[in-house]
Amino acid sequence: MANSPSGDSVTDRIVRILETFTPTRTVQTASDIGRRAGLPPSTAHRVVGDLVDAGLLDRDPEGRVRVGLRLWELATRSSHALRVRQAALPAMERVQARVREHTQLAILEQDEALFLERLSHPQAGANITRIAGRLPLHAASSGLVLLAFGGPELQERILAGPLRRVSPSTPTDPGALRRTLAEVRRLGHAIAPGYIEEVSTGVAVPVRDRAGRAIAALSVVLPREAPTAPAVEELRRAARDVETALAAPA
Amino acid sequence: MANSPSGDSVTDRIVRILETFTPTRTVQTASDIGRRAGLPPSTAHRVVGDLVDAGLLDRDPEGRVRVGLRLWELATRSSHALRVRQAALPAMERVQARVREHTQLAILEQDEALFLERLSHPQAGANITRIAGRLPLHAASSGLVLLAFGGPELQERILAGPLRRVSPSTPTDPGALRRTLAEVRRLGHAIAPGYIEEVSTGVAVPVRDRAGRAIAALSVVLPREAPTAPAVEELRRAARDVETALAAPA
DNA sequence: TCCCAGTTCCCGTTCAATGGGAAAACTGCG
DNA sequence: CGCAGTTTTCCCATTGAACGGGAACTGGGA
Repeated sequence: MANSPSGDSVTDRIVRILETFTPTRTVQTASDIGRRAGLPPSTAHRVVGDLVDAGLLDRDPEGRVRVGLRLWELATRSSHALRVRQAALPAMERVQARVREHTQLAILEQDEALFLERLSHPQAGANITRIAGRLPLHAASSGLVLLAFGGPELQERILAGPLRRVSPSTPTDPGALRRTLAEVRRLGHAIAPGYIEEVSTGVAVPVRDRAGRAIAALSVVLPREAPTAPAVEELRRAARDVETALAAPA
Repeated sequence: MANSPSGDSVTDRIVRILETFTPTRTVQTASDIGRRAGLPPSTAHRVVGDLVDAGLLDRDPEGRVRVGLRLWELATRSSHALRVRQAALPAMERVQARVREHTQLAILEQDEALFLERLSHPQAGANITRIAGRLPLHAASSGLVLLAFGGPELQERILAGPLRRVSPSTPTDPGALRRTLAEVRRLGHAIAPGYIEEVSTGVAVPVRDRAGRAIAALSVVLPREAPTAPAVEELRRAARDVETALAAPA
């Protein structure tokens, strides 16, 4: 727009500003935001002010800025994420109650696993997965099933790399990953020992559409050496329930 | 901006476009959006295209436009709504398991009750509350506790009206509402028979901060003539748990 | 008190955004 | 299949919302 050497659009700037908020940086000043979004101070203050006026950001009298509830509301009330999550929640609760571990729901978004829900279990171990957080497909059990039961173009794209290392157990060799995906397809589930945390094993099953493609992944996080078969069975049953719920008319 | 008789800002237009998506209108064409947002067809198509490019909207090859998952992700990952909901979910699950009814979590937003979570119960009755949906404060049990345990300026603002009627049972007389609020404060909970559905009673308790102000409301939806005391007790316990969880360092 | 960083506000400048309109594409109906 | 109406894409002259430097103000820390 006018008088800017950068040629950015307003829309792109808004997105850049929103991207400066993260799960661990939920409060910022306008100056912080401007620095992180690469905006001149005057512009940062002005645009943040506009977003506050529009309800997308929220600012308190001390100048602390947060993502606005109005944005959450608009983003959530009609979103596919809410629909999938609501379809899955009862089944996930049953899995969590029986397996007594963290239970997660992820979908494919921009070639990554995006987590829509995570039911914590108080006695279960730590896990870095967050709601509205992402992981590379190759680096987590959820991602493996989304990938293995995704389209061939997706698989080729991911296998073309780079396969970033998230932990010492992350598969980074395309050949090895290709074999892992074949095994996931054969078994109908993924086991990922130590992929995220050394002390844990991720177990995931796909939630599939009529064509057999994965539309979501259900997973639990077990202790590293725990038996996986009971969890797989619970997850399978849950995935069937979610598939049924998602196939029902709205 | 340039050449527009309307004088709208880009930000306001983006918000207007997002507002055209509702829980019952999750899919639209660009032309639909433009009509509803009051934009000329060319502009509608262009702005929707920009938002799709930015990930805020999502468009399929058939031109069906939805709210984008990227928007959901950015709005959710650092939002206060997620934080409150995550603090409350375990307690809500316990309420739901024991009371065996729909269980809800709401907060105050722009002088209305905004619902952050709603755990459905399969055998429970219908209820119109939606996640990321709103209700007037005076017209629901959740709203009553948010109002009764809110600030005096809030109460005066709401009591100044208009008190819109949502159902035949909605209190629309300021005097009566004032007395109801005093009763809610005295009791420490709200009972709202028939406020939303003739066949149901809403029961809500406040989740309070150190100063005693309501920061959220926990509620259940009971059959109209069901006893309320057991639910109140469960909700109270749950509210204490949520207060503890919210007071803990992140 | 001084210094520094953040914030607010002003204002000349300007280009991203605008929307009318034409053409192409699509859809639904007879 | 043809037709009418609608949607979508694309072009382009126009322009005012958006820009950001800079001055003044504010608040916090040493």
